Amino acid sequence: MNTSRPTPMIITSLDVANLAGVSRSAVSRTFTPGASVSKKTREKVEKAASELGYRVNLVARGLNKKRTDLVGMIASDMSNPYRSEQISALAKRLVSEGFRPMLFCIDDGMNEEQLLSILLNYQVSGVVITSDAPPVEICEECARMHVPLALVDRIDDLPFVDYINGDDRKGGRLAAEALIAAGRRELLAVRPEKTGYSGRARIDAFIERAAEDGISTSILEVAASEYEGGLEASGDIALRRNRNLGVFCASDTVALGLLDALRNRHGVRVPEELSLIGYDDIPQAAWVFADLTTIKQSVNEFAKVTVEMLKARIDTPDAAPKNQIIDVTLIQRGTV
Amino acid sequence: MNTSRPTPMIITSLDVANLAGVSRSAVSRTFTPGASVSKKTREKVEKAASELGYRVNLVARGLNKKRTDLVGMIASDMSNPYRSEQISALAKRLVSEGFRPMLFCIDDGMNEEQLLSILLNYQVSGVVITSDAPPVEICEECARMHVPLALVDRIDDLPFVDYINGDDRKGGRLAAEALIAAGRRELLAVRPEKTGYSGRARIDAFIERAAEDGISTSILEVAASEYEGGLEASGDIALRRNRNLGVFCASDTVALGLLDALRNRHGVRVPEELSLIGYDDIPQAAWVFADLTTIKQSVNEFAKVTVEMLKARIDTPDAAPKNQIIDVTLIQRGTV
DNA sequence: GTGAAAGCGCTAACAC
DNA sequence: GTGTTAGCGCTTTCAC
Repeated sequence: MNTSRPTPMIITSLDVANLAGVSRSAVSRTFTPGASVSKKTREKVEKAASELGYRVNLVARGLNKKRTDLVGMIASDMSNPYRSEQISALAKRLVSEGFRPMLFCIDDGMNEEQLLSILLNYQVSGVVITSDAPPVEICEECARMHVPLALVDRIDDLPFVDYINGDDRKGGRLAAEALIAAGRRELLAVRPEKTGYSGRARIDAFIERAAEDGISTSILEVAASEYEGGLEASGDIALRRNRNLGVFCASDTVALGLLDALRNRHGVRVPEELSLIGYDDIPQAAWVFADLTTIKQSVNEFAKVTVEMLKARIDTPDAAPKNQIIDVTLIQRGTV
Repeated sequence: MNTSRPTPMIITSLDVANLAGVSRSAVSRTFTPGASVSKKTREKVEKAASELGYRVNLVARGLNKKRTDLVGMIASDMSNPYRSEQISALAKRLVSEGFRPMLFCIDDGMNEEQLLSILLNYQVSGVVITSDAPPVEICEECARMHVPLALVDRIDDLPFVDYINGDDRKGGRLAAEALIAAGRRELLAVRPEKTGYSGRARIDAFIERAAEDGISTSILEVAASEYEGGLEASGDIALRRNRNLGVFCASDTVALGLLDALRNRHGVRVPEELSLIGYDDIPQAAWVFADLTTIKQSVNEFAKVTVEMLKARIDTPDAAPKNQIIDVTLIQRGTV
């Protein structure tokens, strides 16, 4: 095996121009999507370029255009399967639309200020935040610097910021309807303390819909989040097993924790003794042990719409903020 | 709400220099970690910079240095919780060490050539691949372009490429030992068709260790991967419920599919009728319904070592390729 | 349609 | 320690 390392010469547009017998501008034009070059020149340039193994230097281009194709993705909580699928879908979509996602996972100990500088210093084309609690300073700074910003799963009303949300209202109502249709007459929503905007909106809609049928709903607040939150709720709920209860968790991870503990710790039979419905339709909801009825949001739809909005805002930065809603559907399984 | 958008003037180092009454170099030096500036100058510059709201333009810096702090992360399969945690840990570590991860999720339909150009065109400082099947062309091209490359969970022997692996051999042996210690005398490994390098290494070691005790091991090959692969294996394995079987899955997702189907479809009692051990210690392995005994690899340790190797290679690009091994431990739960 | 020239904002010699 | 000068590789007027 040859272990010597010749320094690789950097091939610039000038090299290509010389070989092709044209100017640097001609080379630049051939590699700029909408530019006007004669077919003949283009061919000469492309031939020379591939001969030399030329690649456009995107950093130089970025410096010149004062904008790169980089898009900052600020995410939290990749341990929630729904979130990680969302990130993955978004990243794929961004790449396929010509952007490059820079990933920042918000850590509890993470310095937001620092994160912000990083983003802005890279002349990103835009920023997408899929974090339950996006630091407001970041949003404001993006607005100030004219960096297009899209917020997923969150509502505020900052100017020049776009929002993409699942139809939380419909989702919450669907959940209530499913439970009522199953004959449940006492409804309960489990809500972890740290529940974000979306979760609250879902639960509010859930309560609203139940009230329309004259059914009252109580909220069980738990300290822990996600699966552990469900575990925590299970004791209280097991006590009410004979009360014709319909339970709603605004996240599948919570629902799964609850369901798991209910069945395997407290011996509660679901759906015989009570009904349970979750939200997100994560893969685990379809697992045999769970077979959880839930509300599905399409991560691909989310990704598609998010990138569309980003592009739109890049084209017309001063457009009014948009607020897109993604449809949700009921996935009927065995727990309701 | 004010909706007018004054174009934000770009503040350059020259502006700062003028205000501070120094040269651009002085400004540059103040913002370059290891540079030599007098305390007095530094203070003047910092004052002027913060007054103006100056930020170093990393794109310009990148053009000049012929290197950005961008690091390409090529990932596949974020649907596996272990992978997504790995990505998240790596991203956090990269950021905290001064790098910016660009995320590329490999899709089945993804154009590798395109991906590669993207990476190289951005003058990345390095590339980390955590994909079971990293496209060889990408590795080769990185080597050719002198871009530091770290491969996680994979072994090859490309020059100038670093490898980071869990101790698959130890893991496989630990699994066998646990099963044998539980009194199992017939061992079986479930192996999805698409099993990557690590999975194979684990199973090989598992077989090797069993053989040392004179115990023979069979392999059950399944077509599906992950959870579905486990589901698929469950029928065959349920048939052998009374054979004192010890089963090993080289991934928790597979083990969980198997366990779930065994208990909830075939009524097999685990660990009474057979023992089962998984690999990775994903969060779901600790869920009540599963309580899966498994082999743990620390994603944080992985991330730490990976970034260290990357930095080392950036400093000394021509060093011999390294191969780091991350320790693994047995997590004893209820299925063995 | 094409080329020449002038930067984008920064860092890296090199003198002082 | 500091300023001057000369680029990094590209795009983009602006003439032609």
